[in-house]
Amino acid sequence: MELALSLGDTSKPFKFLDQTPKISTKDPGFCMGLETGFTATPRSQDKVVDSTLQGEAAADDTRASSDLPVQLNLLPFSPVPRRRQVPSQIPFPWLSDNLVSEPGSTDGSGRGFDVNRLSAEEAEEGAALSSPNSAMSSFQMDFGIRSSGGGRCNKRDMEAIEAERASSRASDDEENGLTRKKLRLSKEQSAFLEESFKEHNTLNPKQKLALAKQLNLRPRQVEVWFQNRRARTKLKQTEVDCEYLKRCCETLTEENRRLQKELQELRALKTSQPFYMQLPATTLTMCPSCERVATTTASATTNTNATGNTTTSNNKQPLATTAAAAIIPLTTTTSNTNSTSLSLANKPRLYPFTTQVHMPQAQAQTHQATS
DNA sequence: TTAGGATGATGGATTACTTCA
DNA sequence: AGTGAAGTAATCCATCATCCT
Repeated sequence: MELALSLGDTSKPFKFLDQTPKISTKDPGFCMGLETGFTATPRSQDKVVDSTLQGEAAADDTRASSDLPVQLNLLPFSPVPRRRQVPSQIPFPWLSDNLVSEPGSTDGSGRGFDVNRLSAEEAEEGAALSSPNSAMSSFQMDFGIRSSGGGRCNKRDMEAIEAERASSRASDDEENGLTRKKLRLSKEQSAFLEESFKEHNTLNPKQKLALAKQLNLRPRQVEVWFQNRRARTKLKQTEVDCEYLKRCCETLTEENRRLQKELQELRALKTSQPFYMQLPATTLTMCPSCERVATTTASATTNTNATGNTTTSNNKQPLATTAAAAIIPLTTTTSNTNSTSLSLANKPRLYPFTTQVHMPQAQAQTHQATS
């Protein structure tokens, strides 16, 4: 049987796939023997074995060997990046490795195994149902029933499959008494996945397959890893955003408090100095070009120079400044003391510059005295 | 021994697309 | 040819389960 597997034709191939040597799993720490004729020599290629998964992996191994006669139809991969992935058209790099390019192994049994690869249930590439305990039934169903159908499964078939899988899964659980074993990715695998996540936080099927092959993982595992990674990245970003908004809220609250206090002072000032009421009406307006608030009176126009001092056409007057970083509503007039529209407490708007409120000299002096 | 965080895995919901009547 | 229903696959999301410190 001749297999052609092209994994490099991704829309945006991973650069590091070429740069990074294939994850070597010859680390003896990961290799274990099996009871039935296992040759402790690691295979020439990669076989990651998580020692915690020995039992399950052994089951997978026998499973794979018993499933060898299954004929796979390795057709060219669909160029469609998503949807309509017919299971029988998907290449299975781990199977091709196991079944073809395994010069050291004469048969399917008694060899080193990869818990992540030999479970062929994931061969349908993302079709879920990846419970470790259901691998065998899934394999049989996927390649027996589905491929023999040669087309779409009708609803009744699918229901039958699901029922079969469910019962098989349950019976597996009962027979084996196994709880779900959890794979822990090695540091190398995690780092590799992280690298790829930096490049693409989503994967197209080819990239997924390439990564899976590179890492000796099932495509489904790569897919799940990316899903979890996306979810947890999003969660972290949400936390950061939340923290930022909280700080903004605190800042605004503080600003609001300060402006309220300042407003009270101004009001107190007005009531304690009734003569002020006789001054010409002073209107706070905003210069549209420099966005500064300035006062205008009937008699004089005030300007603010670079040093913050106010000049008028008549004389130089001290400037009463507020440290407020808020824009005072443009329609506010200080002469309208009773119905002032200084409603800064409601929605202060923060701006990156300091607004300067121009006051008449007398009021400015009083303000300086009080502050 | 236990608690809690990290993380792999699962199942349901949603969405986009294809096929078919 | 146009259209709606049904099927399929990818993804998101919430949650669970296991492992490890």
